[in-house]
Amino acid sequence: MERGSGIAMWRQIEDRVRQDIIEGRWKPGERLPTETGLAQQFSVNRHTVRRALAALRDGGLVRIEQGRGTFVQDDVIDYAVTRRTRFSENIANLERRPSGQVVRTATVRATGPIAAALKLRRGQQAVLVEAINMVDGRPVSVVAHYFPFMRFKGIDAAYRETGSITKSLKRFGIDDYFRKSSRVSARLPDADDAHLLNMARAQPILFTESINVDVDGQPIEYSIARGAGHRLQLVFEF
Amino acid sequence: MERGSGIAMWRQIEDRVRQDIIEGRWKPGERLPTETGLAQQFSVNRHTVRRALAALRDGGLVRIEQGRGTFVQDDVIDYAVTRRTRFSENIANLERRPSGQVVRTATVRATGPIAAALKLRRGQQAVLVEAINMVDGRPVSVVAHYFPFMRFKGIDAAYRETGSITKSLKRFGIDDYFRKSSRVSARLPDADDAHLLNMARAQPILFTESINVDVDGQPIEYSIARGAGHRLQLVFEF
DNA sequence: TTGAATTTGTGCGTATGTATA
DNA sequence: GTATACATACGCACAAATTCA
Repeated sequence: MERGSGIAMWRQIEDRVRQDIIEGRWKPGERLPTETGLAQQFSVNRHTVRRALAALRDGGLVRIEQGRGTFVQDDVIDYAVTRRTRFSENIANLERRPSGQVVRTATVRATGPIAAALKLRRGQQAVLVEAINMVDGRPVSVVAHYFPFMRFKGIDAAYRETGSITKSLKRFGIDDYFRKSSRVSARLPDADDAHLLNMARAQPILFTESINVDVDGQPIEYSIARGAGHRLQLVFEF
Repeated sequence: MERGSGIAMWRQIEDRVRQDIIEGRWKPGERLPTETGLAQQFSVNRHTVRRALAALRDGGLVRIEQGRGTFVQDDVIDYAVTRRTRFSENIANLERRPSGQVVRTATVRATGPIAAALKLRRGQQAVLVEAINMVDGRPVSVVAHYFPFMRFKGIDAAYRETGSITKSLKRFGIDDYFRKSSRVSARLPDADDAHLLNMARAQPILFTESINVDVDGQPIEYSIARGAGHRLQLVFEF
């Protein structure tokens, strides 16, 4: 810890705390000292500590909760994306417990990207099912699923019952389906998603748009997934 | 713009400026007013404006340059990732101009992930070629390519000459090769990568580890790519 | 249920450092 | 070298969320 070294104090503090976490002096889930405490320890202003912690949060190493404290983050999930991608199977294969929770359902008119993906004419209806996917009870992604209304009217109710896309589609005669494409980018979450995923707004998310098709190649589902970047790693096999 | 509305001033300013950008009142590449100017305009302290701008930078909408100003960011690139992924072809297909620039080359001993990906024993050597991929002369990704030394000794020189992985591999008898897998996550860049990509450290990057194999399925290249999140969107087709 | 204590979040004012033009 | 613009840092005050008596 050195002043006037050409390296900003907050960066030095960031590196120091990171090292402490990496080397296990603070373990996943543990609470760090308070900002005031760290400020005293490093002989700097609380704002300076806050910057260092914000950087660590951005790097996914810690999670900051207002009124509670700052906590060391826990480990990541390898999520396999193949032609046959099934959330529950995927997570179960990792020997973890998958679950889901509906955020909202609605019937909407298909606009630009939704209509294009589902091969609907603009204005035709689509069923929206937005749900949180959880692993061991903790949210890892928020997904908006869109289905063509004509073919899948009532699938929202089915999902509410089963909590599974695969099971819901079975009720509509889809015994198997395949992923056609996925578009992936890195973003920062909006306030709602950050809240649903229990993460900071400055922490990156994996933003994935996907199209699933039936055995005849007809599109049956278009989804927009926002996954907690630091808790999730997408694995594509060709 | 409302004080005591329950929404922090900096968030209101963030939303307002975002709207201005989205609706084209400020165009890509344009310089925004100075921080001091914006602070006066919104009747807040300069720090408050800075926080709003930092959030917009994180969201990829603006780029902040010390001593120069704050600029509206430009558009994104759809990067197709298939079993046959070739950077130059990919970019040329978008009617844009691809180019590359070597950052460094070296011969290294293969450790954990590199050895595993290339099926080398720990300690066997690998050739590292680190390069920046550019589109229309602007950096979009930094990629570290690793090749088995035994088979591709001198490929670093070939890359320096050709500026292309595909062309370099041809010189070693590889007329065709395929992508076996890609692992994608969202992160924040380290200082070096942020500098090479001309982006802010708090702006997310797409972090992609890939393995390429020859026609016999033998691994010939392992790469770690860091792509500027907001300028890049990976498209996977199955 | 209320209220106090604790902890993080927001905002202002000021000063100084560093990069660019 | 000078002016401008962003970066870092300090100190103070109060708001908001959480916890616990």
